[in-house]
Amino acid sequence: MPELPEVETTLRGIEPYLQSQTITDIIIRDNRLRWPVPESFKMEAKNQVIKSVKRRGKYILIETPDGTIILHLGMSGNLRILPENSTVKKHDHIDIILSSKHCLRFHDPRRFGACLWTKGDPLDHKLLINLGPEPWDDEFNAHNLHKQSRQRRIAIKNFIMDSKIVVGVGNIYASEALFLSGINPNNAAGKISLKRYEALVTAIQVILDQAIKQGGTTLRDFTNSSGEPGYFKQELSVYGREGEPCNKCNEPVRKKVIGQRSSFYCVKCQS
DNA sequence: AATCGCGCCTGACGGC
DNA sequence: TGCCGTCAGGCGCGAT
Repeated sequence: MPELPEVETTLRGIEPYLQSQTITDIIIRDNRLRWPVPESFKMEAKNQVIKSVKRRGKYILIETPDGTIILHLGMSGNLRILPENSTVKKHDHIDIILSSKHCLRFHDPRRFGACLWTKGDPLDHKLLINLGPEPWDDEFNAHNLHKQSRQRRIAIKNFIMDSKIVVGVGNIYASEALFLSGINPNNAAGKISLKRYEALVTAIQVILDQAIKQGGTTLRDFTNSSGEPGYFKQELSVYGREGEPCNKCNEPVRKKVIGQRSSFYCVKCQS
């Protein structure tokens, strides 16, 4: 399931193939993604030259002079670089054909992903304009988290998964970062001390950095742009390890649903 | 304003 | 073997 490290891994894989290429054609086999792929997309993006490829949160932005393609991988999406006319498999919904005769292929079994076209500054798009800071931005710091969380009773796990607070922290890395910083995921965000927020900010950055270095986490279906899995799964401390011993203290890892999402933690190491 | 919970969707898996 | 229920989960959105 693509979170920030998986999106970043994808971005790094596709960027060299996209830079300065002309989009010679677009094939939409199924427009039923999270939002219907807009009718205008094919005509507007065709013949555009790709200026840059960026990431904002979990969104991938392919910028051209006349507009930007906004991609989101949802739960099960991936992007691959393939020779054009490669064999089409089930759930290969969109091909963006490049002048190099490669194609960028969007594959997404669950269709929670998105492919949109926007003119003007993509950061002003409705989906992006309210996003919080990137995890490595100066603005993402303990002082701000502490200030933003006062009087809030929301569980800390849900708080750090809120994209208005910080982008890119999904279910897996939220559990991992809270373990690393020794914070119980159920704690009310508003009761957490400045000092603990300092540890949490660092933990989020460390976990995401490590996951990017490992090419992301593949639980089931994530692959990078070459079709290979990520290797961070073997470094997960708590996620998906219910009943297995905590690797710090041997206490069995617990699983609890918080905000309709499975959360994993150690009762001894996290308080 | 903050919080909660729904719904979108397919595939894997377990039980019978 | 096959059918069916459950779970997985990003995240916008409507309801409270």
